[in-house]
Amino acid sequence: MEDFSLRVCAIIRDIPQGRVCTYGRIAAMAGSSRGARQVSRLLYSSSRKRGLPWHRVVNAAGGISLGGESGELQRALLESEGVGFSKDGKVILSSFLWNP
DNA sequence: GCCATGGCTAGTA
DNA sequence: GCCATGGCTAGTA
Repeated sequence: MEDFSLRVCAIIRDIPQGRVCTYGRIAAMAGSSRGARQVSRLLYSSSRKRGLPWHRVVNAAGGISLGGESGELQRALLESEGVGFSKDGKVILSSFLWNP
């Protein structure tokens, strides 16, 4: 696994309970400001085997990008940690975005 | 080639 | 809706 991916994994592990981060911000923190899509790809391929808190990553608008049951699970997990959603189904980033 | 993005814009109402 | 983006690898047909 490459340095960029290792940094992305470490950053995702650091997201505390009850907070979320975005694909783009994680990519920027890992040193690739336009690498948001790689973050999504890494989550897709490695979140299970690496035990990452994948549910704490949302898109730039605070929305859940997964479809179907996975998306519903993600929202349920976040709500169980106390993350608040607005009426349009997006995480209230002004309150719950992780700012390290 | 793949992708769980992001940002901008055309085309409607 | 469209498409530039970029690190990684066949994952979740």
